[in-house]
Amino acid sequence: MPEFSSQPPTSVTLSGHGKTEDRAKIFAALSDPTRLQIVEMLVTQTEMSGSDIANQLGISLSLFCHHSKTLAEAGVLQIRREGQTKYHSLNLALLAECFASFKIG
Amino acid sequence: MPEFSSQPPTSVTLSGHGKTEDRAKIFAALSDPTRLQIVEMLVTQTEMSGSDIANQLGISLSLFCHHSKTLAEAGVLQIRREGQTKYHSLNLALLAECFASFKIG
DNA sequence: ATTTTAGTTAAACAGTTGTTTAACTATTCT
DNA sequence: AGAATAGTTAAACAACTGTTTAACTAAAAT
Repeated sequence: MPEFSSQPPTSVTLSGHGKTEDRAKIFAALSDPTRLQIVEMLVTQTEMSGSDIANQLGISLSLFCHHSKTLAEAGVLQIRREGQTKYHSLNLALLAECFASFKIG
Repeated sequence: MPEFSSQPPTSVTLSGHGKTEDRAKIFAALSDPTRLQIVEMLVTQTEMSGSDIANQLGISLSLFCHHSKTLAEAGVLQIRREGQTKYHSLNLALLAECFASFKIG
């Protein structure tokens, strides 16, 4: 099945329309063990560079970059640039909003 | 990459070890739009037969069965049998536990 | 100026996934 | 018994995914 949509997240919330597909995309971003490890690191370390994440995880920077794209496209990852270094942090508000749909109904 | 593990969930919680891979599997179960719709239906309708879910979603029973296997294997779906009918409900405790890892750290 | 460091990008490959179709079992209804 | 209902299973197929490797850009350090 063809995939059309892959715009980077301009608005960082999914409330309002709160589409099922957007939520599915967030869950898909969390569905890979390597990516979930990245996210779990950022829960405790709050902000990290790509190299630090790759080193601490024992993966190549190339592989991290690949995965970070998926996380960023889902809106899970926020990126701040400083010189040649990019600092990554979680969009906790989006995650909270995504998970909130399951509390009661 | 080969996949070895696919045991049905004997113990329904993931606390104790609470492995990243188990959580990744739960997120993978929620990562498909069709499966997420199934789950979202069960948030409000609490318990439904496979046929009812398939009908309400406009998918074949065969496709539902396929997806329900993925959800059940992740531990997300609980199944109760009554005659020829199978009633499906969510394992909300597991979902809550899975999402809890993101609150603070 | 040249060498690290930090990050991106693309090709290639095996493995997996979602969907359709069709054949099948077991239970319920008439 | 025969037909309908509820569910499972397997094959087939295209599309997608995760990983490795290698070539690349841009900023920082020497």
